[in-house]
Amino acid sequence: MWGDKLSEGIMSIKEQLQNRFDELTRAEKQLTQLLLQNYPASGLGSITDLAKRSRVSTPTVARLVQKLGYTGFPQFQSVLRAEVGAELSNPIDKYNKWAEHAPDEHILNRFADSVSKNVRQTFSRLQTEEFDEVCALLANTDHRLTIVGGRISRSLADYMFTHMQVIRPRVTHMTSNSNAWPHYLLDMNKDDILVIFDVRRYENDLRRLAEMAHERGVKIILFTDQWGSPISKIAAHKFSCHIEVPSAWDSSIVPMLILEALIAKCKKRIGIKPGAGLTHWQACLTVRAYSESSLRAFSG
Amino acid sequence: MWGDKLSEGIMSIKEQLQNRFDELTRAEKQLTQLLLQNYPASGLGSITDLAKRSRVSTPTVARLVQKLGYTGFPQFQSVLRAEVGAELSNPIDKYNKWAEHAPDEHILNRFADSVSKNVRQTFSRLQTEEFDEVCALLANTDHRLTIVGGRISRSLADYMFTHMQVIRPRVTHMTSNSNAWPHYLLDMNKDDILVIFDVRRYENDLRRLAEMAHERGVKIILFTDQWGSPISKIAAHKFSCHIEVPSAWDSSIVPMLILEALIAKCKKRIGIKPGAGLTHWQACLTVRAYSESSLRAFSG
DNA sequence: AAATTTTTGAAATTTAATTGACAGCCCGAT
DNA sequence: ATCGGGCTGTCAATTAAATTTCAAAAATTT
Repeated sequence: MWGDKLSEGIMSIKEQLQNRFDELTRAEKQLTQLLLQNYPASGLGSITDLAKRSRVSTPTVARLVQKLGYTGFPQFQSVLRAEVGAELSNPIDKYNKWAEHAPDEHILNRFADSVSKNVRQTFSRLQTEEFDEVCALLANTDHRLTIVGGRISRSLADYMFTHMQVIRPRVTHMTSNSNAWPHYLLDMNKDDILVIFDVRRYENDLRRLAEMAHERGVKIILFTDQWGSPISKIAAHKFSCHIEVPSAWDSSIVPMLILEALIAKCKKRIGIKPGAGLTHWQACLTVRAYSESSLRAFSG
Repeated sequence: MWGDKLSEGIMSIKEQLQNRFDELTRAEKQLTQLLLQNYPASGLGSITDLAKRSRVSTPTVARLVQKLGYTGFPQFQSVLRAEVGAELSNPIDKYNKWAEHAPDEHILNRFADSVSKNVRQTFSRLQTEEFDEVCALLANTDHRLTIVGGRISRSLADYMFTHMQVIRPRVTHMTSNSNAWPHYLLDMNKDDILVIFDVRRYENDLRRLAEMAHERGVKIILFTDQWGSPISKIAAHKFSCHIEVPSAWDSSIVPMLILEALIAKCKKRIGIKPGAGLTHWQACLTVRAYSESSLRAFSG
């Protein structure tokens, strides 16, 4: 638009904050976020209160508003009040959209809608007891833990592996190359846990893997879609996720959400367990330190 | 009636003023009229200012609000602010339990709440124009596309790779092992696109990679968190995702949501492009058919 | 019309908010 | 590893705001 600087005069404070967000410092961003979160009411109190709620110091608040071009907090506030007057007089219900500046039909809004719906539908049928049981299983380091996914869901398996590896020992990610699977299988028994990600289109290799593991007494935890992969029948525990989005394929958001919640709870369980010396993740961090910075040689 | 005092709690200040207008004194009526005239903005300034504008003294204002039952002007004002907040703020699923059978404090519900909040905050600041531009870039097969992630976000990079690979040619996933990066870099130029996933804690290797790529004129698309990785400065496009959840680390849900939407739109763009013979993904599917069923030999 | 009660605003007091100066801290660079 | 620059918070001084006090003015009653 013509005249970014000129139009600042007619730009709402909200827009100013959004546009200039990038050039703000950490504390200022923190503050800005709180301001935008419940705008404009959150900015109408005292500067002290605002600072306290956003966990920054009062001078930071004063400095921010000066950066925006106001002479001080009082002037900033009076502009805000003026906006309240203007805002309330034209009550558009723009708050039903996720992305305010986009039309309802924009794919971002449609996607967010679908995901929200998926989460609600999935969670309404989710048994928290089962969730807690699975959590207990995963946190029990007596069991070895193997993770495997399909073509698409491999990334989820990878994500789970990356996290579980840090919070507990004896975790394996079976690669998507099914040639190597028999090797792993031979070694599994009833003390093993196998986490499978299998959403449509269900893969035969995964089904066979599950069957064979089941015969060996391996406990199977399954992440699947609402229709249920054929593995459902033999899985010890199952999460059925709604995965439909306005797209040619399926969404991995809901499984990932459950996964993150699981990992979070597991970590909490294992974290408080009295350990001798280094916890597992501390050891991991130590190892990581050595593997950093290989680019330095190249760039220098 | 038993209602008067009790119902004052749920009555808006405006209603209170209107109902009790008759029992007020001259100066108080004068004040009240000014308040109602531009309600509630007119009540959000200082008591001095309010008094001055309605031509009464400050004690008169103080006395009026006490008459209404408030301990003083500040309390009165905070109630007024709360009204502004309620009026303007987003009513979407505020007190919406996600998992019906679980208590509010169950981690599943807390997680779903956080994620919902994250999505809303992220999307409210997301420029759809930028989203569309990025989409156009990704769908333009004249550019080569390279994807890279950090330790945790590697899975996201992998997810993106898996999908992009199907809908367009010339896609590469740079592994997390930064030793191999210089090799890729040497070959990049201004016709390249580099997608980087970098959330806290920002990794130095990634930053250096970005800087070096930038010097070569490579366009960088960055997925980062709300605070912004140092790469933000040199990125051609950036998605800032809110990633905080009740957990020791961060959520990948929002980046993945944006990612999925991007992929969906890209696919649509490329899908309708008139192609000669096989589209890219049809070719991919054909190749896959050969690689299936390696377990069959083992199980049979 | 005088006395009394009520209301009102000026001034003083108390309380809180705002700003400016300084020092520690974190981050990136050398 | 050390150094410098910018960011951030603590503290103190200043300023503004809110409340209380009190006396004058208005309204009401006798």
